[in-house]
Amino acid sequence: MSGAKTAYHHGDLPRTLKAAALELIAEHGVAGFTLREAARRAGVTHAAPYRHFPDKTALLAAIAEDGFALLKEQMIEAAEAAGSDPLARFLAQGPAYVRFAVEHAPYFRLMFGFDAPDKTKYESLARSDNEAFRVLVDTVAAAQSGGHLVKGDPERIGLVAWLMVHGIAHAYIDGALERRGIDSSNLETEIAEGSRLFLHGFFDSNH
Amino acid sequence: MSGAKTAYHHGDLPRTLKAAALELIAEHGVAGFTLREAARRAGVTHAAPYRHFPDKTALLAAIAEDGFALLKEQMIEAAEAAGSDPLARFLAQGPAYVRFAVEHAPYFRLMFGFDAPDKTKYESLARSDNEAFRVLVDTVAAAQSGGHLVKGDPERIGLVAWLMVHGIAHAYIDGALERRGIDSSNLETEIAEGSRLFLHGFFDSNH
DNA sequence: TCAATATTGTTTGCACTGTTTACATAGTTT
DNA sequence: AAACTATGTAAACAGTGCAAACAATATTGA
Repeated sequence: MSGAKTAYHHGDLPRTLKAAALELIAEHGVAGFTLREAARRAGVTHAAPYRHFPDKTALLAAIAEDGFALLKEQMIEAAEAAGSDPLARFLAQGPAYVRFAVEHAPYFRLMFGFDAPDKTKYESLARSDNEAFRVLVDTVAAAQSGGHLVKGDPERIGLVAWLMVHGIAHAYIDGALERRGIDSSNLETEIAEGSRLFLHGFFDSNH
Repeated sequence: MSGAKTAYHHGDLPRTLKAAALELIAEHGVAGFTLREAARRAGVTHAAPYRHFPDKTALLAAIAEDGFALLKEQMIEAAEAAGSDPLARFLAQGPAYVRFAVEHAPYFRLMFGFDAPDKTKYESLARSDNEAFRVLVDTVAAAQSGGHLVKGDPERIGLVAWLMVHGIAHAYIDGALERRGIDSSNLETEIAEGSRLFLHGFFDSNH
């Protein structure tokens, strides 16, 4: 493994291909992404990728897997940055999730899009998905122990919490929020306000 | 306009094409949908669709527009079926939304997928989107007048409510719920439980 | 050391796609 | 009936995912 690329061998084609694919997705969306163009950008013929990925979807699945690993990292970082209060740690993960979606939209599209690689067909992808979700569930459980959150199956509560921020992130990337006059510049404020409704509930009696 | 199809002219090709496209999307997803195959199913050459839609995306946009009209109908029906209590009417729309997503998944994918037609480029699509959303906002406003819901901009509250059910619907179609052990058969129960958390909030003090 | 072998890239070819162009047919209007 | 418009067909093009068969480079084991 020489590392340096020679005239013939590339060096680290898988990594280069994934990077090129991410660029293309950022530019043209998942649907507009093309294996041949990715190969072109990697400086290689259009058949070369097949030495490393069985087909186009497998490459996308590999990228999505990286995405989940990155998301997991960012969730952990967000919790740590929030200090030691369990509720604060939980609350910090909502904005962190949305921020991930916005800042790494190509990853997000690949991870959660309707035409994303089927997680039942790529088990290591499903595994890294679960690992990221586990971080949230653990945080929920910790906040429950602290007595700051409703009781109940932490997995279930985490799921519902995830659903809401996921909806926000999705609508945000989709442009649905901007179309409805939500300013993109004060994302933090929006999430905070949404979280308030979320935590206190929608009933009038609660406020 | 004879209505009956002759040897040459089809009769109502646009409608037939949209129906064929929906079938294909149900079978192979949006990414797997092909203009040529849709034309084939409609019994017409692959260039014929271009007499009615400028390109592939325009056909998809037209279908998505139908989808929003259908969603609007179902939201209205759900509210009416819930009787006259404003809160009950509001609560009924959550499950109605998720049910629409599940029962009309092809529409839903087209309406809200990442690679869905750009709503800023198809204004009549954006318009029918807004009309459906308006139904929800009006219901929120009515529930607020009844004093059963937190005060505040009904548009904002409706948006947050929409985000959550949207997250549920999305995760449901994506298979994320099934992967996490949520049984698909008791959808109603799941939504009800989610709504409870949603309405009462996540703080322990509320319950 | 150096031939055998496994990796990785290339070339060529295939069936398919979205889209355009020129043409043919059917309905409609005057 | 003639002119016109709407709607279909036929043929062609560049671009796609994928599959051989082939070529160049690395790695390995005697």
